[in-house]
Amino acid sequence: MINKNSPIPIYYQLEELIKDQIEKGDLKPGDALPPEREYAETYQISRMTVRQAFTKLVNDGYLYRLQGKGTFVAERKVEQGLQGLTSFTEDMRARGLEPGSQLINFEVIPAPVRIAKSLAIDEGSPVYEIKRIRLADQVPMALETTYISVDKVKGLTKEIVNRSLYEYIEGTLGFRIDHARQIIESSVANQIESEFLSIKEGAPIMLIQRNTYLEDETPIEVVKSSYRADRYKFMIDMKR
Amino acid sequence: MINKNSPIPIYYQLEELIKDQIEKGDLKPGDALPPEREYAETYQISRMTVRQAFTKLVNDGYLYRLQGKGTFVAERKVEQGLQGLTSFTEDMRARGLEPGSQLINFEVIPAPVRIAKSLAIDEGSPVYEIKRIRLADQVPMALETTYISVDKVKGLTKEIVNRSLYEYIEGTLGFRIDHARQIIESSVANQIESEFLSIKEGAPIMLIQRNTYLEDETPIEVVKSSYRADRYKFMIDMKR
DNA sequence: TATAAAAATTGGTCTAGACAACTATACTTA
DNA sequence: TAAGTATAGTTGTCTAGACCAATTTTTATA
Repeated sequence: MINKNSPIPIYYQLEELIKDQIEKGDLKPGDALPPEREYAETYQISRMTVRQAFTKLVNDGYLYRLQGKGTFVAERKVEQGLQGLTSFTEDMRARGLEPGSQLINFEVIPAPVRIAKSLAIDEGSPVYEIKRIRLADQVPMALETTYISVDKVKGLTKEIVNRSLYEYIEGTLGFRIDHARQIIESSVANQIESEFLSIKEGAPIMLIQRNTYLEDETPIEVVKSSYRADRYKFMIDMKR
Repeated sequence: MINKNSPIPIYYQLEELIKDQIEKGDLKPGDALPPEREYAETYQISRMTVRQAFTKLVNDGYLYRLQGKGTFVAERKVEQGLQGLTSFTEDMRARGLEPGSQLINFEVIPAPVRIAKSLAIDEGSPVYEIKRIRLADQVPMALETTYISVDKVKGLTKEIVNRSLYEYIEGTLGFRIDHARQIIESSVANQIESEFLSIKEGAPIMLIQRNTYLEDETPIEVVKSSYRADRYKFMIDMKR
């Protein structure tokens, strides 16, 4: 249950415990949780610690609180949406599709001005340019180009890209990706896009540019994607 | 500064104070804030109260913390993005455009099945259908259709819609809008859209469907919008 | 029985500490 | 000089309460 001697913070243990209960169905949407004081009593911890766990779960959309009434389980979160910041692979899996990838270009180029600005490096500094066709159930879903500063992320290879870029950046290099900005716009396929995505020229596509940052706002990656509009919708949950 | 006798919570006062300093430029991105203990000392409040304010600001993307180092001001937030859930009016103003609106239809209809499902009401129950052309600097920006349950939101009139729908729902009726789900997709303009938006048939448009909910997950509104792709981009910041 | 008042219950705010974990700096030592 | 070591400063976690605000339940009263 809760181990007070564990190096894992108590509030975090409680968070996971409640999330588990929600996912297993022990707690259903609309259910009232036991009151904060009862958790404190049950686990012999301070009510403030219980509140720390609850507050996080409220922020993440798992629970909501009503003063004087109680704390309740929120409705099922979107299949994929909300916190977002998933990789293409995670995104497709969440949609029940089998993700695939086809590398069509991997090289180091001098950073074009726009990319340099986004990555907060000097124009002309070396950047990896990684072009991939992203597949879902073997069918082209998006054409994706990733730019990463060579100085910040060293030792990138085709093999790493084909395995998992994020795992390398977060796991091997130890960067902690914290947040991202996405810009979404509608357009129609040009000749190149139509070819790679197997759609007609002029067919609608969704352009998504994603800039990814570490906790201290260091830009780590810029990704420009063209999604087939007939196969892809972007879903997002927002708190007021 | 901070008034301990005010009914306004101290942590909230401190939040606003720091946000002001950031907006006025007294605190610039990258700057370290005074340590938590110093705030506690300065204002003669508990450090936990300071932390409550800081934590909110970190969640909202204004600050970030580095253990052992300090708390810092994050980079400027997107001009409009992030928490989103702004009205069209707010959205346009944030983009430096003058919002306008042209009501083209206001009636009560029996809810179509899709809308009924989204609003969690029975098919055929009465709903307001409000069609508007949304203008930015006098030029059409989007074609927007709003559906609201007559049973939930009573007494809606053309005049209210023309003034401010949100103000009526939140202010007059006392509902507290809490969160929303948006689904974004790309398409091309059909005949109706091209006419109302003054674009060619086949020109790219961005479709946004927004479902709005109260804290207890009651659906309150469904809005379907068609934005001119040449004038509108959707921007969103996400935390991991 | 119906209504009003009181009590209990629940989340919201706040205190005044304690110690842990992490970082940077100054200092000591090999 | 270089490497290790103490120290101070910072955020992170946690306690054991207190009182407030909103809601629900119980009790008293007409």
